[in-house]
Amino acid sequence: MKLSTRSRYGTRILVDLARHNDQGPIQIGEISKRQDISVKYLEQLIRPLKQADLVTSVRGPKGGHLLAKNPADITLGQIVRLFEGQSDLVECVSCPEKCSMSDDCQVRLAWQDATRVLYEKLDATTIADLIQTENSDNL
Amino acid sequence: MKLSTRSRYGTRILVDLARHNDQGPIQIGEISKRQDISVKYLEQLIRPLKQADLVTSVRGPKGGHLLAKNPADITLGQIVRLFEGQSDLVECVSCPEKCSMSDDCQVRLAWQDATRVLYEKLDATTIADLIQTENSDNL
DNA sequence: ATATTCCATACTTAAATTATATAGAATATT
DNA sequence: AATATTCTATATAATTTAAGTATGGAATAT
Repeated sequence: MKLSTRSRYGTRILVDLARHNDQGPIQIGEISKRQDISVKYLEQLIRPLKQADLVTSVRGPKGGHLLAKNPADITLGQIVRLFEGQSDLVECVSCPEKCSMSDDCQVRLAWQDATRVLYEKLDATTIADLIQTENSDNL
Repeated sequence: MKLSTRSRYGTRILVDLARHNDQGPIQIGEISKRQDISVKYLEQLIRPLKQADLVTSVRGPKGGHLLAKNPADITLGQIVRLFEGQSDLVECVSCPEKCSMSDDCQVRLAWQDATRVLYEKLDATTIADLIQTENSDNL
């Protein structure tokens, strides 16, 4: 039960953008260097972030990427839901028809509760929380 | 971020044993039929349950498996920790040396918190909770 | 016009999960 | 003692998913 690296990298991208929020468009190349993620993989990860309206971009020379929202308005829950295809811990939670025993299954309800609790926590944590006490001077 | 089927099946095995707790040793073949899990896979899943002292077994004809504890003393947290190799949502939580940026990383602490909250919930749910309201007659 | 940058899709590789197969050890019953 | 039954252990195959790379394209500031 591991978080995908997409969710982790996605979060790091947003934290990186938040830290440099006042410096105009940030180029993927810069993020790549700072976060040690390949340019091509970054491009792939930024796309969903744009589609979810968490990031905007400017094309052409001097272009780059910017946060589309206040860091305090972006939660880990949003990010994780975006990158984990099906966000429930167990498939039968949202797709009971996938399991022949779902109808009267207490176990299923337990997984559902656990999923809920987890996302409540993630929803309560914002990007702003993550940049607050961190020293912003490592690049 | 899906729970492995091992954890799910492991839980179902224990629920099945708990339901038939008063019927002497339960054979793997019976569990297989009721839970629709192959005998061979079941054998593989029961081993760790035995090693963790959640299940005991009796060999030979008329042998089978029994819960080693009261259903109220077996939590989902125990089961999930047993079957998910590394139980943290993100590797760097327990192995900071795996990430060059761990030292001063707020994000890591956020994943740690989320992991904690999730397992607190799982630890608060027992097998007894799962068999209570479920009708026990769907053999 | 062109260099720079973001955009989109297809493909490859690697790893983990899931499941099966084979062989062996213990024991109740006869 | 023989044997059928059941659990035990390891190896291996198949499948799926995740992770990452490569190629080519579109937009735009200079």
